[in-house]
Amino acid sequence: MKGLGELERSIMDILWAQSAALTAREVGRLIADRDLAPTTVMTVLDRLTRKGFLHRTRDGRAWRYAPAASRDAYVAELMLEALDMTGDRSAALTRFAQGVSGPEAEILRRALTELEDE
Amino acid sequence: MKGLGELERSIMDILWAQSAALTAREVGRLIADRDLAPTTVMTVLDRLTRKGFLHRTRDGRAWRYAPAASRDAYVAELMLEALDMTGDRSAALTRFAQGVSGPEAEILRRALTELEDE
DNA sequence: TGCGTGCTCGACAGGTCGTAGTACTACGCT
DNA sequence: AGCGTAGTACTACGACCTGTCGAGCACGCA
Repeated sequence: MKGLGELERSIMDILWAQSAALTAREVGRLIADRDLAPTTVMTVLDRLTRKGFLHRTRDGRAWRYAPAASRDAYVAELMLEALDMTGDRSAALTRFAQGVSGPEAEILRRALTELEDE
Repeated sequence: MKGLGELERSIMDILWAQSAALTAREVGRLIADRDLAPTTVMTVLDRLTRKGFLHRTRDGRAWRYAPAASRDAYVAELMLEALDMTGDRSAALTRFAQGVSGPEAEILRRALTELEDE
C-alpha cells in the first residue's frame, strides 16, 4: 500500500474528519497552523489522488477532494499488511493480542464474536 | 518505528529465520541469489544495527549480527503502530477483525481468551 | 480588461535505500 | 619478513519519495 508522509497524513486527517468533500483552498485553511503556500496543498492533494487515497470531483473550476476509503479501513489494511509480512501469522497475532490494552481486547473479542454469529 | 527497504527486509528475514547470530559473510552467502558485493551486505547490516533492528557482537575480527527483536514482535508492533494512527480505535479494530480470515480469527480469539484468564 | 482563483508542470532540497569502491588493519601461511 | 585474505570503516552516487514552491496558463466577474 505504501505509507504516507507527514504532511500527507495531516491532510488525510483533515479530510477524514470531514464529512463533505473539500477544495484545496478549504483544506489549506484548515491546516492554517503550518502556513503553506496554496500550491503546496494542491500538490499534495494531487499526489494523494494519484496514489489512490483520494477521489476528486469537479466543482466549477475547482476540484473537491474526498477520501477514497475511511480511516478505519486504511488502518485495518495497514494492520493486515503488517500481518502479511510474517511467516508465522499465528505467533504475530498472539503477540498483537497481548499488546492490545484491556478495553481494546474487549472490543476485539466482541467483533470476533459477532463474526462468528454470521 | 520506520519501515524497512526491500533488501533490508530480505536480510532481516534471513536473520529472523536463523537461531544463531551470523557474520556479514554468512548472510551474504545465504542471500546468494542476488549476487551482492560483500560491502553491500555489510552496509545494510550496519544500517539495520544503527536503526536498532539488529544487535552485533564481536567474534574475532568479525561482527556477528542477530535480530534485536523477533519478527513477531516487530509485526505486532507495526500493527499496534497502525492502530495508533486512528482516532477511533474501536472502529479500526472492528474492521481489522472483519478482515482477518476465519482460522486467524480463531487464533485471535484464543489468544484473547488466554489473556482474560490471566 | 485586469485581478483573483484555481489548475498543471516543473523544480529543488533533504532523506532513505540499494549498491558498491577504497583505504586501512590484523592474521596466518610460506 | 612478507603477502594474500578477511574484515572493517568511510565515502559515494543514483533513484525515488516527500515537503515545499514558483511560473505560467485559463476563466469569470467587476
